[in-house]
Amino acid sequence: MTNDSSKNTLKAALPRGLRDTGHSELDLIKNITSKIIPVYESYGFEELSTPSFEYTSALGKFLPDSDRPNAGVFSFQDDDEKWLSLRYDLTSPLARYVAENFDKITKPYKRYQLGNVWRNEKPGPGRYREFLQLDADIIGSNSYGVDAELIMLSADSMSSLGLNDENYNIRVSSRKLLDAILALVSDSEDIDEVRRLTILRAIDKLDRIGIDGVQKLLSEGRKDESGDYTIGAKLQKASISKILDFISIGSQSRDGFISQAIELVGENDLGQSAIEELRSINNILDKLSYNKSVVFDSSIVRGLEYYTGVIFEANLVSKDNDKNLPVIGSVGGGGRYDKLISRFRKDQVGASGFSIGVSRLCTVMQMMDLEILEENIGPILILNMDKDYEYSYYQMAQELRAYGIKAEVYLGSAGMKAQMKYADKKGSPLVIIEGTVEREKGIVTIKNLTKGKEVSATIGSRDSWIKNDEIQFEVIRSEVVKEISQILKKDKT
RNA sequence: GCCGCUGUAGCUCAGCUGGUUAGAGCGCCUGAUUGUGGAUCAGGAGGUCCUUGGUUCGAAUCCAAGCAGUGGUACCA
Repeated sequence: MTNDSSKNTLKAALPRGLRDTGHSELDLIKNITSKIIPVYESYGFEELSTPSFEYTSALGKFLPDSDRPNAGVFSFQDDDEKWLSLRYDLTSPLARYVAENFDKITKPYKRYQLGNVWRNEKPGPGRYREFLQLDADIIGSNSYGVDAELIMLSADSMSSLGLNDENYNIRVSSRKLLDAILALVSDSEDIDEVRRLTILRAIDKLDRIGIDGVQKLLSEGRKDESGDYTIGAKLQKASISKILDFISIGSQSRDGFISQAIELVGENDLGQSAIEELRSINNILDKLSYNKSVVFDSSIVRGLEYYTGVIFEANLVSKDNDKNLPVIGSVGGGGRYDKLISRFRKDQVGASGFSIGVSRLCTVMQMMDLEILEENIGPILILNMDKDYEYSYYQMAQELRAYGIKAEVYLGSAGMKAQMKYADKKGSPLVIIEGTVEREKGIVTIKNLTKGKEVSATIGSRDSWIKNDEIQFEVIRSEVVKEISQILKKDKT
């Protein structure tokens, strides 16, 4: 019979691309957001929360059709047959919210939002179908100051995590500038929307496939390592070299970028206005001493469609990479999206925003092995030695907690050895022992597990651990809290 | 979505061209040490060999499909 019942057991499993998050990553997330959010608030951003799903039509132009009802988004039908979708970013719900409450909102509206988003795409390492984003957006202003502010905000956010110029950079470009270059190209040939996207995608891939690869994608096409062939934009030679000239400005000092871009853009109006914006932003950044951390970079493209002006990306870079190229990748990005709210309203509303991929940022910071985020210390464990005096253990725990020190009493009556193992696994720094021996003397024994671990490699016999009075010592019962808080303070430094 | 690779103990993996009771390291449990975690020593538990079907006297091994992970590519509002 036991065999039969095991057959009927449900297999415990999570769907593809989803995962559970354990306490150590949750601690890290808490740690990171508790540093970035105050930065947002210091700039005057207010928090907003919106539901996890909405009408599909409100989220974007992707209405599920019968062939592919879930392409990219998770969708389902309500009982009135209307399509609903889980949000795939925090920007579209914001656009809906602003449009719906337009007259109540004080503009420019500065909002931040922390929340999960869902994407129905192929998952990969560090790419999940559910992940946490932290967004800051400013709605209702066309001023370049908005973009400058968001760039500074993103730089300040990275700094708040203890990262410096060598660990991160913000790379800035302009969609308008890209369009100006394309406009110059289209003087000699027809650039329709399909071709435009092909060109933008090609530029976006510079990091991965290099300038040769981009060139191939701008001309006939490119065969990749897997044998797949991607059809190119089939541009004329002169057009290709114009675009390649722009790309090869590359990532560099903001002044250098501007002076080179001016030459390429010439008299083009769109280009002139793009340069004017970048110049104004540069001015502010200069005056406020944002130097090495913010660069202008002609290969930044960011997603597609939706952006209309300044665009930027935050990257963490590896220390041993002197070229300052991002080897680890983008942890956030943003830009101006002036047309998004016009889906809901006739008039155009200026908007610009910045989004941090929190889960991504966590993994990347862990990969970089930055000793910026302090490790979480476990609770102090009070051993459960004597049932008759259990209350005394709870008293000690209460005293410690009142001092803001994490403490727990061992639950149950396992042997001392098992209790010590429990303390070890929970990451307890200290253990408090109050058995009959101690109680009769009015003392407790404190064992320092952290110290013990340090010297464990060099110590042979068991007796010498216990006799080492740095590892284990006695304290008068009434001095426990004072003593422990001192040890914790000392161990921290 | 397309192409490739991988899937064996809790973890990392070994298992030659099909052939007896499927192995190692780490971890886990027990004891040496009934009031002491981490070192050392001795012992022990633990496996639908991803799933389903096929080929075969015989499959962890070969074949097919599915699932999951991974690399590349496409897409990413």
